[in-house]
Amino acid sequence: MEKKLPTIKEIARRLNISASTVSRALHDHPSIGLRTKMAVKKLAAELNYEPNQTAIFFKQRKTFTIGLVLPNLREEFFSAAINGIEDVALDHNYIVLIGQSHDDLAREQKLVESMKNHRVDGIIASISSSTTHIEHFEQMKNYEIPVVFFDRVPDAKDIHSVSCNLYDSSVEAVEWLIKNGHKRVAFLQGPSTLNMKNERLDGYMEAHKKHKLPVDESLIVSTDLSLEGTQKAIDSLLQLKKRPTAVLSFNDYVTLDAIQYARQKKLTINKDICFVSYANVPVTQYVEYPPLASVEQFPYDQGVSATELLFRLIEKKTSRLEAPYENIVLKSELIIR
Amino acid sequence: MEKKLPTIKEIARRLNISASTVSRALHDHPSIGLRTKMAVKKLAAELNYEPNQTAIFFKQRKTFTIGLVLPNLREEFFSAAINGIEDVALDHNYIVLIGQSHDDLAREQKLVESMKNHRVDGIIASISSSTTHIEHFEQMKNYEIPVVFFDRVPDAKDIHSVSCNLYDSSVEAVEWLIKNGHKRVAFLQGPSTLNMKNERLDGYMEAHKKHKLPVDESLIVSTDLSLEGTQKAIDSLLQLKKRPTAVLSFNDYVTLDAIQYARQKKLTINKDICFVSYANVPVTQYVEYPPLASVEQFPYDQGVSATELLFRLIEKKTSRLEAPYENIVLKSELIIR
DNA sequence: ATAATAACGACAAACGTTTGCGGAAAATAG
DNA sequence: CTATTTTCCGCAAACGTTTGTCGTTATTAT
Repeated sequence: MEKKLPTIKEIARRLNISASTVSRALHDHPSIGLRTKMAVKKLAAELNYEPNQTAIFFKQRKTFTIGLVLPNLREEFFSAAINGIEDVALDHNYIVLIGQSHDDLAREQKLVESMKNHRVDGIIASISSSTTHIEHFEQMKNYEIPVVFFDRVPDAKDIHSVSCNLYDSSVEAVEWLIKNGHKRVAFLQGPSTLNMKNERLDGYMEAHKKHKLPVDESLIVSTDLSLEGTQKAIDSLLQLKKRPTAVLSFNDYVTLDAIQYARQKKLTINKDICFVSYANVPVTQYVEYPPLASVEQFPYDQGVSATELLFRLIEKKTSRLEAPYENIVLKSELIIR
Repeated sequence: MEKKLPTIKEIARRLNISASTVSRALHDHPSIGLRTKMAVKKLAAELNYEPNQTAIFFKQRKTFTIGLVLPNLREEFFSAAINGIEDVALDHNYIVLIGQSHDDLAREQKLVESMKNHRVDGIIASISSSTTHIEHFEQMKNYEIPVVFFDRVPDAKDIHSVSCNLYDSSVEAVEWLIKNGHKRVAFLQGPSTLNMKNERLDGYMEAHKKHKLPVDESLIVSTDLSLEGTQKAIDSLLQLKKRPTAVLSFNDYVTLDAIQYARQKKLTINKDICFVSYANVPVTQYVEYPPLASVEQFPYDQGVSATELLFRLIEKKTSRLEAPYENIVLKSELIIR
């Protein structure tokens, strides 16, 4: 249990050479002779020398750390995304700082601030549902910390992002419902902050247009993602004279709440009303009445893609190159049960 | 978009005072006059000065970072635990480095190594199911990095840990089954590495003893937590001449797989066979046949408790006090549906 | 043998901050 | 008006590493 960790200086002192020589020897610098190089490495091994990374971080202005800010880890979508992020990070010998905003803007700001203080080399973020502006992220430009948004991408220009094309699969989802005889398809959307670029709704509209079906505005409702919010939204649909026979719903979690509530209201799922959703999270395998179909958004791939983009940006930064804003769009896929 | 971030030196240069004065002024050191203190703070604010944390980390030998190593984030148990950990960490102005072992010892070792290199101030860990030794954690003593295990605690002395008392609730769970008329209760345990201190089994045994019921060894089976492993275990129970009417099962995830499999085998859940489990994860609310009862292990509280313990250890370390090994045991609670 | 070149390694500065110590000016006491 | 204390601030070292520059010695060419 040694108290003092060995340093380069210590090795230098013992070998009666200078610290710079030790440093270069350990890095196989060509201007160090074989003899001294061997001696240094031997002693370093004996002493169990390990470089003090904090000193290196400080000197190199790099921490080999990326920050990850996301709404929560509860949703399997995000925990799957982390897998992709962590795998790529580890390949680059990076490690991941994590922070959950819990859909609270103030907390998100605090997290970004904290990550900046820790001098992360880059940030990957999926914004909270209460994020009305992204100044706290834009600030990072002042510190040359690149930011890549994924999945929940703010509606702004001059950002890097990775997301899924939900438009095409939304069209596909609604068309599938129409083909299965549904004439009145409701649309349950998320909170307005997450709808700035509302691909889901656009796809929903497009499918109606394509099939020359009228869009009934009263069939379009929204939830703040809370249980109560979802129940209220479903309620308003059930109170309509002409009820919908199908619902395209923001995501699987919301849908599970919606289905549970519809059952409480004595509706028979998939007969009186059926649900199609987004995310395709694995837990739906175990539930009694899962959504009939769900749009797979490939969270792992999104995570991988976002992290690879981030590393390209970090690379560009160190080589002082201009990096154009990249907005990568992955495709999604309607999975029918 | 300033290229150079302002430093203490810069402030000192502009004010024609020394860097040490600036540093002390910013820290409200008593030996700095009010006039210069004001001047420094004013300029610091104007320049938008922010201390370079990496320099401070380096100097202070502290990074205000804790490392968290756990098997995965998919299980809601762990993601709930993180909430507790993150909340306490944020209160202390700490931030969390995360790493998933995916139940792989080599990856766990790599993560611990990486966190050591990043000079985390402490580590919280829940070991992987393939962790046969904890040398990589014990090594941390050489670096004076305290380690607190939680939930999945290795069977070793000289460690700090936070876990749940599963013994009492296991007794309670089996007694509850017995009172409900079950005479043959099977026990589905986890991989042997996680059973070193097998409170679940001990409780199972004790309940049988208490009620003078014989223990049938063939009713005790185990799974490696994989779907196949679980199915194999259930199979072996179903092939018995005298089948069990109830199963006490390692955790909810395993149980969901088990129930699904039993249904495939045309068993009627809660009639032919019923399940009692551990973890009480929220998703079970949505499933068709959830376990009849589940032992709540309060992951959030475990996370809070582990983190508080860790901070006490970090505190002790800086004040160079001896810290006795603490093994905190929280109570669990059998939740009956 | 002498001069030019190459090979090797030392010196010192730098990254930004904190902190022990000492010293000058100002304030107070006698 | 001198002696003592207090107030305020600068100096310099330190944390461990990397890196540009320069000087020495050994090697080669002439």
